[in-house]
Amino acid sequence: MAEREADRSVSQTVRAQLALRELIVSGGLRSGERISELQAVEVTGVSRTPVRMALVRLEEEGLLEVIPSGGFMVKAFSERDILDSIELRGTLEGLAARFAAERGVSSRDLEPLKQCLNEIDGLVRQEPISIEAFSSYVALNARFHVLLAELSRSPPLIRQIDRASALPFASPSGFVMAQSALPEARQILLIGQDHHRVVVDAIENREGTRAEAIMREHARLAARNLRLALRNRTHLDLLPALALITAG
Amino acid sequence: MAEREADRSVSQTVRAQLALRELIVSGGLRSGERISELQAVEVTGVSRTPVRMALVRLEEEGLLEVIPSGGFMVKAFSERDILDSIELRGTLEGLAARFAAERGVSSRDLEPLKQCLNEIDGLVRQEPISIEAFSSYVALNARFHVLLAELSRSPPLIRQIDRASALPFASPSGFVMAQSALPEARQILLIGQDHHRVVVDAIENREGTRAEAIMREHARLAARNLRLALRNRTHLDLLPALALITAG
DNA sequence: TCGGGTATCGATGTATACAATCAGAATGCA
DNA sequence: TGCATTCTGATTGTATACATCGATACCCGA
Repeated sequence: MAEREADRSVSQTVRAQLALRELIVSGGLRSGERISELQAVEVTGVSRTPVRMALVRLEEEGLLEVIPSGGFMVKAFSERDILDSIELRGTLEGLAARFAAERGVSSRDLEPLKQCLNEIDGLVRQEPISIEAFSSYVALNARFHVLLAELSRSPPLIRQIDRASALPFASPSGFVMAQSALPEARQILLIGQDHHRVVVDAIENREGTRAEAIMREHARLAARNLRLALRNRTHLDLLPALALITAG
Repeated sequence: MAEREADRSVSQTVRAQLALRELIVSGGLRSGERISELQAVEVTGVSRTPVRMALVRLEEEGLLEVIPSGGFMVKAFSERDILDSIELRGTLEGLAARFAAERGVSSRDLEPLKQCLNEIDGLVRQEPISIEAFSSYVALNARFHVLLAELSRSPPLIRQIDRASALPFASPSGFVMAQSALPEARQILLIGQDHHRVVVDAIENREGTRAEAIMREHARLAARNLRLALRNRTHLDLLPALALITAG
């Protein structure tokens, strides 16, 4: 009840959407659990109308599901669903990389990506990676992927990638769990960095096919890692584990 | 004002969504034109709340765009946007075909697809294709693509394909225009049928890579045809032309 | 005791009233 | 005459009241 009066600049609807997404993604609600409007009103502190708008948006976003009889529930994902989502994202990013390479980008356009790579390099150099460094990595990695998508200069594709990434990039609290499930995180991060570097190189040299291939490979690796992590902890709640994708 | 009391079974929100989508897609509103809530209320006959819900859904669907200062406008698409969307859809469908092939589908699962092919064959056999036959073709073709997506058995992918197809398959009135822009429609339809047949064959024989490749090729052909059609009629309104994709 | 029907309660879907904000026009001043 | 400012009108954003629908629990009869 503290930050109730904060930030009049954003609409109530947006605030409600952010609050509810945070709640869902952080695991505050279980998969399949019903979320009542009244509950949402209490959580967000805004009235039913904007809450309703937020719920509709979250449904379209893929985090919620409509209950035929009325209302919304947190969408439940199977392990297969998540693995497919990773491959899906990889396929879309592959297309983005191809577009970027074939349409020709100036080296000035690639600068932000390279800078991103350098920053990640600095983090990954540490021997046992700290939780904080891993956290930074997740953010930087997400930025790299966003920048790559934008390099395609294709609004429809960017939009679609954004959609496909909604879940993977959502969880800020889940990654700790994912990391703890994966002691050899650093090794994986290093391989991921290699992929990133290859993509940038391929785009710079206008090799569309190679750029596409490496992004798909990148995703396949992430899927493999997630599969391994899940095998170790069979009852791991899947939603937080999604964050692992970001380490792929 | 006649069908105001019809069909109590579907919610006002859904009815409003359908009515507004029809309005947009049929070209009743120009690209970039603002759509006021009051206007939407008059068109749909329901009150502002469900209209608002419908507008939010249509925005998430990609047909509308939020105006920063408030309200919605019909999203404007460039020619490039549309061509990219076609390739995007082809890429996703390629993945779906690969999944279907690699996960192994029974020949019973392929039955509906084959039946769909046969029905299309019947239509395409006519020498000059009538408007009615072309109309049926568009519907059948859409069904084929939906069936193919479902064959992947991957809800996230199906959802994404559905999204990517929202525009292409939307326009029932635009295809006439598209067809008139393309006298050699029959030839294109025949090639498309060939592609369809090859995909089904590849899936049946578990050739994932081949299945994927042909769907991408299928989309590339559609893009090429659209590009040609647009070159002939430079001032063609783009939204109706989207329907041409269905003929690809 | 068990099954069916009904009644009550709660939640959602819808409508509308109110408030805040934005755009545009008109007016005043330089 | 041109520009800035203010005022007004309309439109959106929000809140809340009302209606409707579904679920659950209870009661009655067999």
